[in-house]
Amino acid sequence: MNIGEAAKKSGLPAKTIRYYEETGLIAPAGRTAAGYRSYSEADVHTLSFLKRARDLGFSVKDCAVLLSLYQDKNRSSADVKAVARQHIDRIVAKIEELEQMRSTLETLVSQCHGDDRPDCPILEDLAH
Amino acid sequence: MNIGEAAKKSGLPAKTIRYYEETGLIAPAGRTAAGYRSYSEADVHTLSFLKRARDLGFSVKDCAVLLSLYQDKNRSSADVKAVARQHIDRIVAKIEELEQMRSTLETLVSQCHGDDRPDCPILEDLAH
DNA sequence: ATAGGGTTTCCAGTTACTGGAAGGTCAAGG
DNA sequence: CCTTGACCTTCCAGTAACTGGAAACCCTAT
Repeated sequence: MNIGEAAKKSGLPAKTIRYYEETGLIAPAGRTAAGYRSYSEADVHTLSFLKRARDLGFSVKDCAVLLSLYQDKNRSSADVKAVARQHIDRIVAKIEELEQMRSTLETLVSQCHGDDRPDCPILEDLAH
Repeated sequence: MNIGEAAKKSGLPAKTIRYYEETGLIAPAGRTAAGYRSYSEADVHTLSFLKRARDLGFSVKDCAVLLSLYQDKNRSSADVKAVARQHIDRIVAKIEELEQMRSTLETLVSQCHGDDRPDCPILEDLAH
């Protein structure tokens, strides 16, 4: 099948599939006589795997690792788990950072009357 | 004062200050005879404002808006509040997205025995 | 033959810096 | 006066992961 169909089936934009190929995340696709990329169901499966992993927030580098573990029948599940754990840790840290921002911002916003007068606790906070 | 001292006082790296100047977020600094950038206390105040706004997660574009509101004595606090509210909304959306990922990942990780055997619910999830 | 859609490559833009190289400047010490 | 080390300058490249768009080729149906 052509890249458009592979894109539809995997959920990844065609542009992204080409990008993944160019950067070496996936092997170069086969080509038709006319030079069109050609994908098998197995290829689509791999692309869907990547789509799912990306949706879970794994970096492309993590995806490469996960993909190679997936394809390695002698893998240790501990290796997979370690990648996931680290990823969770990063997510949790990010959430905490965002919660902190949100909390501060909510306080400031609640203190700002938000009318046509210029005095504003938000700006006052930023200024000190 | 030179850029190094302005950097120390504002908390922004010198590289970042130059970058802000180059991209027009701040006005070009004055120069000494030798071509060194020269900063006043007022400049440092502006830089600190930006540092604080960035630490609260505002985009550089938002910072430009906030800065111009800050410098506009005829501003309406409603305008400031609107920028902050939108920013909070984006943060909240991001937190929800991350919480969703975290939740899914925690479930998968808890199901993975994490030893030297290859079977792994994490990979199985990604594969479907 | 032509119209439309799909495909190709390549280049540029996004966000907000950060690292590093090559070279000029300044103040202190000898 | 000279050197040394810390600053400063500009400029170029790289980061993460795409996304948009241009110019041109291909395929199918009417």
